[in-house]
Amino acid sequence: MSEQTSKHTHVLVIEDQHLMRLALIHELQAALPASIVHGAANVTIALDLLESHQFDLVVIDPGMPGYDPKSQDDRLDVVQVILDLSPDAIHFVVTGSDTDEEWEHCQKLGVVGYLAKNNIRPGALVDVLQEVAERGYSVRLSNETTAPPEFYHSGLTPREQEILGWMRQRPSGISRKEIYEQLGERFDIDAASAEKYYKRARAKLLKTGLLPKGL
Amino acid sequence: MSEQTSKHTHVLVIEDQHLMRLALIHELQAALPASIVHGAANVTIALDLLESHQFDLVVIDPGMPGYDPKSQDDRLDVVQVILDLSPDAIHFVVTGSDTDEEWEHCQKLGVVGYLAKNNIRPGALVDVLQEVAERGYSVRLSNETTAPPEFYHSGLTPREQEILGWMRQRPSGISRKEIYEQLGERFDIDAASAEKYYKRARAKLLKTGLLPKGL
DNA sequence: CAAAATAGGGACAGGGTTGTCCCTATTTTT
DNA sequence: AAAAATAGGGACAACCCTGTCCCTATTTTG
Repeated sequence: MSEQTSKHTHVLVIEDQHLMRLALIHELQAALPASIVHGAANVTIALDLLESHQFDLVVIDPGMPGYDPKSQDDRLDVVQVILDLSPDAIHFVVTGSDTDEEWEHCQKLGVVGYLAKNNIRPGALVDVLQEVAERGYSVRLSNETTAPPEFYHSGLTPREQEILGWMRQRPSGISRKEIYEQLGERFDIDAASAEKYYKRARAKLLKTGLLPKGL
Repeated sequence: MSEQTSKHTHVLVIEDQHLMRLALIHELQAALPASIVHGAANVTIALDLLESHQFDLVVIDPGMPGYDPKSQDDRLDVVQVILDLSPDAIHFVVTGSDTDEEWEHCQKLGVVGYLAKNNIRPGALVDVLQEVAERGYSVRLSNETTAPPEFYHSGLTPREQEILGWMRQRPSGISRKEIYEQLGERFDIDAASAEKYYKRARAKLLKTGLLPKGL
């Protein structure tokens, strides 16, 4: 009962896929700077945590083992149980197989965020949280995006990787310089620094022998 | 055709869930130190990449949009098409809804790794790769593990987070000192350093007001 | 009680990443 | 031909994380 530290947001992520759970936790920590995030790999653990802690935000993947993932009733049961145990928190549902109907059902139960796993990109949770704050809910149904191919080289630093990713999406007709400026704004650094990172990344790729066409 | 750099392992990850794809890419880069990893968010991109590049390892999630994830035929079709385009690579299938039958079908097609998403933990791919190298295949079907609850605080460094995670699983009857020694071996650092990290993590948690019980 | 374990610190070097600033050729655009 | 963009570098400080070593109280265990 003494688990309330006003400074921090207390978050619980219930998701059985380990890598996905860690990724969600990571995203949430980035979106909520002063946060304490708990992870639960199954419903049993989740229930334990819900009984001993007070949470501000609970993220649920209803497709957990022990419940038939194809059974609509089972899925909603999980959500219902968790909502009952954390009436003061706001709740997001994250799922690999989203449907419009399920969102409507969840909404009736009190869920304010419904997110298809293939529509959660890095950084997207900031927008979702803001949308919830402004409109009261946020829905992101499955969406086949035309994302460009990605390229990761073990020798690049995260910054280089990131800058390179953006540069590779440069539309024709836009100069690199303009991209540098956009990146500068976006990451709050000098355009010259962005340029530097891009050049260093390029140099590394050249040295190892391969660079994606059109860089 | 000139895409062969003998030093690097060329990997392709085909997965529509962005966070999962990134996580898999991250895992693969950690497991294969000198690697170049490409990511494809849908089959179209994957086919493009397969035509223009030569890969050593291809990781496929057959549950992609555009194909009915519940249709066994559709799922296997995706796998089949990709195998045809990369006959020299080894292939892993990663899925959120694994079945024994599907593994058998995949195996007949030439797949050597079949992994349920909820059975891939951080670092697990090293073992999978080794098992494939030794036995020719590796299967990890869905498995409800009794993982302990996780705890993440934004103020902790990765090392502190990691050490704390291990310490929290300390069985009763084992002294902290013994854990420090185990951690020292596992991470190839001094037991004293592990102790230091734990203590610092503990101090940080105390300062912010909360620490999980039993730490 | 004596010994071991634990809590709670400080100092310090090394390494990598980040970010800024500056430089010169070469190529492309206007 | 002049101007802008681009390639390809170097130097440098600031910062954080890592890892090692050392220190003193307090608590727990044998």
